Amino acid sequence: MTDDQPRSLTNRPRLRYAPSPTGDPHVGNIRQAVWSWLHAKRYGGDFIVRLEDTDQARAQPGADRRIFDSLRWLGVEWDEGPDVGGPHGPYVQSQRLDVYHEEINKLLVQNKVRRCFCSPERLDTIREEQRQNKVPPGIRDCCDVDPTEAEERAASGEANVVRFRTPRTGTTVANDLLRGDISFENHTLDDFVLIKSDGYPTYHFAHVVDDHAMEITLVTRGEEWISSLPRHALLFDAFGYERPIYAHASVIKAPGGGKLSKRHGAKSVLEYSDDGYLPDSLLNFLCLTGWGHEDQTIFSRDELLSLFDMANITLASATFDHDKLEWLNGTYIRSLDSATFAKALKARLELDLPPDVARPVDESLVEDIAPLIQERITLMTDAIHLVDFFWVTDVPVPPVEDFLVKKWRDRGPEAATALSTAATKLEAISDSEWNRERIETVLREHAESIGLKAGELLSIVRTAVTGKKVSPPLFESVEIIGKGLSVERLQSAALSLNA
RNA sequence: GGCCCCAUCGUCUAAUGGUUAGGACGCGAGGUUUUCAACCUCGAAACCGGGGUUCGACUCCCCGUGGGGUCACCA
Repeated sequence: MTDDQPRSLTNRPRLRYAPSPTGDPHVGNIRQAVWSWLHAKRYGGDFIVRLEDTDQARAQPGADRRIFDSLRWLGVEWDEGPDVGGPHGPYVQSQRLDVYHEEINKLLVQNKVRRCFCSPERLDTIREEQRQNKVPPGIRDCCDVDPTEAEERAASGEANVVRFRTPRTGTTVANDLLRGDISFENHTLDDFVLIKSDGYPTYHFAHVVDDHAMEITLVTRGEEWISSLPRHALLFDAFGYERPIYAHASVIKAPGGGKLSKRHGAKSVLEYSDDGYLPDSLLNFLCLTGWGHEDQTIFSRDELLSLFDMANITLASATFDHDKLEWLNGTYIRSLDSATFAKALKARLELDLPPDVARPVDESLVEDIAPLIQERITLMTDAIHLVDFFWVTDVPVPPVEDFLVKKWRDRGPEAATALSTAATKLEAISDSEWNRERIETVLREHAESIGLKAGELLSIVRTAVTGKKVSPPLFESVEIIGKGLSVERLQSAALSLNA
């Protein structure tokens, strides 16, 4: 019975995703959530979402909603969180202020922390002096007010922060699941702030209090947190709480180098959705960058759920390989069953088609078109450029220089004749015979009869009917458009080439 | 700059002392073909450098070098 055994890395671990509601989650950030969720689920544990909104200034209204939407779009579900509740709530830090104050008092009475009344100006002065004296920066002995007096001053309303009394000597060793022990000289650390002057906790304090309260067993976060690892270790120790296991993943780099950011084209999860990516392909890609399993590249959701192991995370920071993401998305689109793809295509086209096209879009028409383009698009947003001519009534005849290329250059009249004859021959097909095979036969025979290679004739027919040099398969397209419209377009193209 | 982390094809990665260093993206060539794709075949492409340890190092250790992170009353 695994449930009788204590929680561990691989037995019912509890992991959390603790985003700060300051905006839409970006890919590097959400990868952390995905990995935590995957690991928790693989080993029968819990995945918790907690909102870290302790910075009033940066909090953005509505951001929580966007965070939930991002996770749900990716198919990530949580067991406990702000919206679903749970036994360790509330899961929003701004609603846990009483908890932090209760906890900080424990340390206050033990004199493990101290109130600091220094003004920002005074702290700036200290830092300036440190800079000039080439002393390692950091607020340490800024002030040392007698505890009793400090409480009186605080009670009377004097602004203050609570700082940790960091040891001046010795070494703090903290373990990282992926990197082993990491040690830090205590004298390089500072008396970091635990409670800000507005009464809110800092990340450092809230992390320790909450992750202990919520029984988190494995903390995964970005590499940028390694430098504050010793502070967290020291804090857990000060409380006498057991430290969770930590796994710091490397940062995702931008193609040019440096941390991936908006400037480098990093997008939020929801933007990937808008831009035509499938959730499963993004999920697959996110796991592929910074993690690997043998020779495998494509991982279904279920495979990830059974294969993903936190311990196999790559240490070197990975570059965001956008080309590979696109390729991956293309393979996911191709692997969709036809009904699912048609449904996705319909939804996308209703977004992308010109406003004068009536909604909802004809479902059976989309179902006819879908198989023609499923293996031709990489992003769902590519579809519109390939299929708009099925809906747009007046397909423009391209300028001659685009229309008459290669063999047809400067041979407008010949092309016009070939097209109008094609129109006549297509028109002769009876309605009951109007199908792909018949259309192909007619056009091929027409090409042969006027001494053209099939491709030569088809290239101008394609342009005339679809308005494009590149289009979905021609015969099917002509069939779907219908006889009347096809003939009409051929004739109007012939007309314009004769002019 | 101090502290900390990291290092296999251009990119994502596999290989955990013994392999012709494997796969994928991208790239190149060919095939297929009504355009474009898709698909198939083939090809070029890597162990950062120097010392050790070892019978034997991509794998372990040290030193360089390079890249990254962090130095807030932000997370």
